[in-house]
Amino acid sequence: MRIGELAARAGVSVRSLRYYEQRGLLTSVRTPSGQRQYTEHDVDRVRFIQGLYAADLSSGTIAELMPCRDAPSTHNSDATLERMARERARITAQIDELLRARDTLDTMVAVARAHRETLPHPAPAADEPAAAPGPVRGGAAGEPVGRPVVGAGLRR
Amino acid sequence: MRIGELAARAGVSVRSLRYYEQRGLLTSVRTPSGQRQYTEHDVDRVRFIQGLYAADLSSGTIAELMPCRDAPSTHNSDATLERMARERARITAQIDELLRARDTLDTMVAVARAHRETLPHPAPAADEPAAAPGPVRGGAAGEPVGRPVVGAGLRR
DNA sequence: CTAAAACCTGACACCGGTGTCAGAGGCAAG
DNA sequence: CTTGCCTCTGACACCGGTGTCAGGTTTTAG
Repeated sequence: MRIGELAARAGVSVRSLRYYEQRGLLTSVRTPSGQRQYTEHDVDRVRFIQGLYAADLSSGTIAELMPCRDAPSTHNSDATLERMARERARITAQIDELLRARDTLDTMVAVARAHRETLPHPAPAADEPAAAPGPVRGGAAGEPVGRPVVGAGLRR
Repeated sequence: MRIGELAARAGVSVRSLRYYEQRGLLTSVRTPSGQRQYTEHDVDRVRFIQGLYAADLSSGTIAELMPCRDAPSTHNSDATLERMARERARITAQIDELLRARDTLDTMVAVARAHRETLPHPAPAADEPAAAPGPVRGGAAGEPVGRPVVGAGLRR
């Protein structure tokens, strides 16, 4: 398939695919006229790349890890294993930070809600039908925030 | 205290503090000569800001949330509450992506380890004293990766 | 008083992944 | 052949938080 189709299949932009190739994350066979030709296999590969990008791995790091994915038997140097371990630690630390930030937000929401109950009519906000002031209701948008206040921890 | 001390106390650079002020996240009282003057309170405030930065909230979003932290009783508009809910959802989604990426890394590590056992001497790597090939050894760096293979889930 | 250290403002650079534009060439359908 | 879409390369812009430098003022220690 050509680059446009791969982009659509993998859910990325054409620009990104060319960039991945330039960075050595992705290779392509060229037709005589110079157009890139991809296989089904490359769809998975691009998704794999995206998954690591989502975890903030740099293109360089991903490039180092790719051969280990493609041919585990020939590429698993100590350096690469150690890089994986380091990235893993970084990811875990980041998860912790995200959990803390989420708890912070939850606390702020809970406080704001409490104030709404205390002062029922500071700004009625012509928006939703005012959500029964009695029992605390679910979130206004997205996940049900509930009333986690502080100990939300590893929930979900 | 002056800006240098605040920076040291909060663990950020002086440059960042000036930037926060420029973005409206932080205010300062100025001495007659123009030097910024901070209070103990500001240490917590900067740490709060850092916590949200760590979760990839933009300075604009943080700026919108700050008054809600400082004076919950007067600032808790529907728009702000909704923004909090949206950020919360984003954070949760990001946590999921990190967890997936971490599992991916774990799987790769496990596969690489398996290959090491299968082929004990493919490339002795003149690096470390070859780490007893028998029982699987702990991680070379960082968290003990163990052998999670696939179902690592919410372990931490 | 003097010298060092800290502070001030303003400006420019960087990073990395992506968007976007320009100009040229390829390819399939009418 | 022509038309329209896709692709090619190369280049520049952007974003946001931070580093860093320059040139000048303030504070503090000796």
